[in-house]
Amino acid sequence: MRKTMTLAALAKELGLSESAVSKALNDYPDISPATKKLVREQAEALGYSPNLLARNLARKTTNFVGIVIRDVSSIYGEMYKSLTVAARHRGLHPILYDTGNDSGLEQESIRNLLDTKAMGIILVPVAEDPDMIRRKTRNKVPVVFLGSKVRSSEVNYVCTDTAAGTELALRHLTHLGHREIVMLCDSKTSGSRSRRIFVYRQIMQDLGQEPRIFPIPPDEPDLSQAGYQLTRKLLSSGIRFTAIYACKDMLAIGAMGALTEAGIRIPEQVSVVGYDGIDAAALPMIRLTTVA
Amino acid sequence: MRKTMTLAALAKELGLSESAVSKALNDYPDISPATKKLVREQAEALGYSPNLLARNLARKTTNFVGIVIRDVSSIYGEMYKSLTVAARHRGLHPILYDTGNDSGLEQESIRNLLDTKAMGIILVPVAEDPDMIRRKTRNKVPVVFLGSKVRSSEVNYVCTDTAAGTELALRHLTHLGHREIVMLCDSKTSGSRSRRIFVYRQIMQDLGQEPRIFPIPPDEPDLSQAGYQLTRKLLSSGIRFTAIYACKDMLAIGAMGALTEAGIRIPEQVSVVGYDGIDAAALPMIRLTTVA
DNA sequence: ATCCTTTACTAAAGCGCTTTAGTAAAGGAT
DNA sequence: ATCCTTTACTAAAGCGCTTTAGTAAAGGAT
Repeated sequence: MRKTMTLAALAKELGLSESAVSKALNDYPDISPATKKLVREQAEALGYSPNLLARNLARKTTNFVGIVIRDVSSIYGEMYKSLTVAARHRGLHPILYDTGNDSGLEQESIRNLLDTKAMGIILVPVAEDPDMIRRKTRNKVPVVFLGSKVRSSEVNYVCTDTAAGTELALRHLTHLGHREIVMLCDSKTSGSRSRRIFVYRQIMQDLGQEPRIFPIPPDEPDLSQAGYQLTRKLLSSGIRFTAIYACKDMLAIGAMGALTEAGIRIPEQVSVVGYDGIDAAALPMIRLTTVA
Repeated sequence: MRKTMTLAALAKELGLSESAVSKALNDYPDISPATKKLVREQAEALGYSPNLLARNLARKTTNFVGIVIRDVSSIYGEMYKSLTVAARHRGLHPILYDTGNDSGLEQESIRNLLDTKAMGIILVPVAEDPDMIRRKTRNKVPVVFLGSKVRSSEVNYVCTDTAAGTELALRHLTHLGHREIVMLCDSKTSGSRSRRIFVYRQIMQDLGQEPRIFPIPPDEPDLSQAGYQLTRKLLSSGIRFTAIYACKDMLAIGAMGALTEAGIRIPEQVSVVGYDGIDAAALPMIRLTTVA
């Protein structure tokens, strides 16, 4: 392992003071252009690059922004990619944490971001408990919740308008002439879930139809598997339906699998609409209609 | 924003020296158990947690390990998840970089890892150019290449045995009785690609069959789309085949899409085997046979 | 009673930067 | 010729920790 170059070594090499070199590299106005040029060339030549631990400690700020999500292989993994692009444009440096739906890991991730002096945190929480998070961060750093509406007024969040999205999905189906629409949704109650259910019930009522809501079993972590099982049960239950609205694309993909396996053609015999707009929904084998 | 607690403030609070507090928190043997207990309780109570920038600077090591991949929504995103688990078990702290297949970003990521004093880098390179990477890192940090065999002897790498994997996939097909097998592969030449082709040719020769190799168009970034288009062309070309070996699952999924669309049943009429074992391959709608 | 250990601390230096205050030399104004 | 600015630096302190060397007090050995 080679020794790394430091500011002090570079300064010595140049016969300048450390402060002059530091200022030159940071483009301070009280350094002559000639000196700046010299310093930069020498830095480049010797492969000097500032130690960010020291720089950030001295400056008392960093450009780190934490992105804490539950699973990189989900819609949030795709959002992470867009976020990094946006962050970079603002000179910020995103640090990703995948909590794998483990709230212990989530805690640890937040703690770590605080300790590395991140300037902000974007969080897709495992459990929707903004107060716990606030207690953890102790207001030392701004936090933005992603993906779910947060009740607490003290907290910022960004989420999709699930009511509007659900309406979009269902209207699409009714315009196609569907009336017997079943809904596949999450098991755990949340604001988003109840808004979806509300809209669904409303529309079913307008159609004069019985609402049919199927929540996934709470112990099934694999969403596509859950959608698959749920749809199989649905098929054997004898309930009549011509369309499925799934609250998540992965649920819809599972449903499609079960339907196809049962010899039911999509969309000729049964229509399926998902929600999220994940990459997998667009796959040639799938081509799911979804709300992105 | 609240002021953060420092070691100095905690020491003052306790009436101890900073060094004593530091040692207590780091479990040095020359601090009495009673003092350690006191310090820890007070730290907990005041919400003290060491500034990692300062700690790492003082210790001259970190526990960071960089993981630089090309796309989180790929097999490497899934590997990242396993890697984080393994890293955490060893007290290491993984930092992910998604380069989005941009070699400029790759450079920047490596530079950044060096500047934050990462202890090691695991890299899925955009371009297979180990020497450039070595020049960049200047031997200051160990690098392990992931996913491809690296020719340079100075470099460590971890990859799958593509020859064995290809043989596995093809033997599976021949055991099922297939003889007219086509191969879908990457466009850019690489060691892995030529090893696959070598094995495929060998086996085709043993079968007394003409090898049929279809590389994807080099300008198509979406693999599943590439597989889809390739298979459509294949179908309209009139070439007879009963099985497809795709070098990547995404390619295979695209192929399945084209076959299904053409009314060809899988696996009754045509078999498809992929390679990678990505999550999407196991989806209910897909259920692709693959080499994981 | 004296000397040597051991115990449990503290003091001080250092990690590699940044930033504020200070300053010699040069340049302008009168 | 003198005084005031401006220019282009340097010195020194500080960011929040860790670690090495030093030390007073207590405990043991003889």
